[in-house]
Amino acid sequence: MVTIRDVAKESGFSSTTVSIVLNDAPLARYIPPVTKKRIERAAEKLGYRPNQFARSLRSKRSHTVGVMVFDMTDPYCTLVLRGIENTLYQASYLPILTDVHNERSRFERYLEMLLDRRIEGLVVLANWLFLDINLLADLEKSGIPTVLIACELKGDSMSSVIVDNEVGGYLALEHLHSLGHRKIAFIRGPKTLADSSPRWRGVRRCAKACGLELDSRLVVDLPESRDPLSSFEMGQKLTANLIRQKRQFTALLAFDDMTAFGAIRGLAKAGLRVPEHCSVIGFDDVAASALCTPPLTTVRQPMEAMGADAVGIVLEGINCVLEKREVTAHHRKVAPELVVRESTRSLL
Amino acid sequence: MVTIRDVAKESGFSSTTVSIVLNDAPLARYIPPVTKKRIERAAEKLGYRPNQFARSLRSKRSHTVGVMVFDMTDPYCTLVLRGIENTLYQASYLPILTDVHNERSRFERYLEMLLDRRIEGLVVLANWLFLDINLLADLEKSGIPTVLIACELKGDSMSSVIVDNEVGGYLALEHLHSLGHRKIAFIRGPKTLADSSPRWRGVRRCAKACGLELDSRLVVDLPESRDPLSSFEMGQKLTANLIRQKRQFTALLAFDDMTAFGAIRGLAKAGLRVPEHCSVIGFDDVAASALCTPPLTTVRQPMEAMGADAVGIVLEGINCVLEKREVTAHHRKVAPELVVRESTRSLL
DNA sequence: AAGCACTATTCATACGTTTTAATAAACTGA
DNA sequence: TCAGTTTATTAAAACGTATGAATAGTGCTT
Repeated sequence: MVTIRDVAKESGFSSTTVSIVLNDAPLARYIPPVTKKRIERAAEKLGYRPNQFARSLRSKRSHTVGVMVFDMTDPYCTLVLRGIENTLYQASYLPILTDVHNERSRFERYLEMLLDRRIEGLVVLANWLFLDINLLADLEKSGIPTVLIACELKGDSMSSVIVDNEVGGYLALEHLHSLGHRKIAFIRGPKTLADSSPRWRGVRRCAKACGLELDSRLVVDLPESRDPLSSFEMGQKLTANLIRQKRQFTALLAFDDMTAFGAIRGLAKAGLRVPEHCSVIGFDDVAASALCTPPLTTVRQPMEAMGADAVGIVLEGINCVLEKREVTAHHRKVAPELVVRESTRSLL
Repeated sequence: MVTIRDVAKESGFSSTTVSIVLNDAPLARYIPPVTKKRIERAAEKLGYRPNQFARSLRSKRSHTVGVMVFDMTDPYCTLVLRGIENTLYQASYLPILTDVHNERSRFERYLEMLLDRRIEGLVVLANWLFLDINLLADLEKSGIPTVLIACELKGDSMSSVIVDNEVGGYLALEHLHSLGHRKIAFIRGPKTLADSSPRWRGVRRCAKACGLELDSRLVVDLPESRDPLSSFEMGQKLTANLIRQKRQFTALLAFDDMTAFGAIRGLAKAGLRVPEHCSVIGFDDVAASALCTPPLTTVRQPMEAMGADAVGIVLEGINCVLEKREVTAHHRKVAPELVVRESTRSLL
């Protein structure tokens, strides 16, 4: 391995000068172009690459950001990760990816490993369960700029980026109502999930605005679970139950796309076609939604933008830390967007 | 930050002894339990965590593996990444995730960054294009154990893990044939993709074995593209073309699941239902395949296992390097598995 | 009693950077 | 001409760890 000293020797200057030139440090303005050229040429010739370990040891910087996902297999992750990766890339940071598998022990272990690596920032994609406040205590005092995606934690130490669930819920019902649907079934999210209640609040708000009465016998809840696939299975099962009870409904509003996929399957098993016999609307707009047939009408979370946004906040936090300014938490709530495809149809 | 010297002071021993004890170095066997206890207690009390930068600088080890993906948004990635992550976790390695976006410049830049970080191994998920031999030259001479997933590169320097495409193609056609299908349309992969030809070879081998004649007018090719979504769109378009030409077929064998989704959409647009009017089989078994309705019959690549396998090879390579043994390349070809769901049906 | 092996511990150094403080030369203006 | 500033360069220290070589004590053998 060629070190800075080799470059020094080759160029005929001291390693100090080499360092100054190659990093374009403040002192570099006193160094004449000739010298710079010579040093740069020497470095080039030897193929010098600074040792990041030494550099980090000195500067206490890792140029690394931790990314913690609660379950990679959740299709929600993909685009968010893309947004994260892309924004980090622009800023020359590298992400360390960890997948917690929804296990507390794994969360703790990974958090420790990330802190040991001196990550400069952390993005947590907490789309699933058990975000325990005291687990984050270590983080708080570590002073590492942290952003939670899809999970709000009011307070001034941790930032968050979430979709406006209430608006989303409103949008979804509004769409069904505008198509003429009046008998609508609802599969709500698990009570323990933070997204569930605002989404439902939006639905109720819309119902009130439209003068629509919600039939509580057509409202069911997903159970708590730590497996993203379970919302598919539960969506199917709950839909089957709904049908078995012979309560009529012409449309179904699902908690998320996975649930909607399950619902569609449940309907199909009962011989009901989407959208001919029943309209179905989801939430999220995961990749599969556009791929299946009929493609799913849904409320899109701008996932890539959310990932990018989160990284933006983290990077700003890092700058604050570097300049010893106060790090202030941001709580961003982004607007969802109705995406009308073919799983919903007009009754009019 | 508390350093090893603080622990030394607190415990009353030298930092050398502390290091020896805390790392359980060879010399630790000469150190009496009492001393160990005292040192461990001191470390505990102070909350000592070794500085990884310093450690890495000394040991020249990063405990980090690079993961390079050609396009995160390809649903193929998800499970492979899960397999990679999980196996690395067991071995206490951390992955740095990079997404090349199918861009050469990005590949080069990321590769440089990874090498600068002194990754100890590299896993490349090369499910897409442009694997240029000379791009990998840097890698070759870097001596970093590298495994390619989904792309074979014969030679003794780089390992690979791929699915047995020929067997997969065979399996797919065999399934359709066994259901009584004789008029079968084929959407083959892009010629430039390494998977395409062996998969087709398997199909032909099966056709020969079954005495089935392939109608070349029912065989079309996906064009080359660097966007995973394009196989969906092309699948749809090519299927529409096939239908427009009024060539009868009762089943369609798609290059991969994305293509199959496109084909299903194309059929639906023409008023044809799957599997009632036409059976469709895919390849890969991405997550969406089990989620859509009807669920897709497909040939599964054991993606999670492949990711795990790849990491296994990398870890072995790392050990070889550490022990200065020769690193030998492994070329693993894993068996695919037919997954029968509901997009195919019997004509008998 | 000398020689040796084993036990217990430490000193000093190296890993490769970056930066502070210092040195020295060259220029400035009065 | 001298004090003061600007320009050009470097020696030395520090970041925190791990380790080879060294020190010294203990017990055993001959």
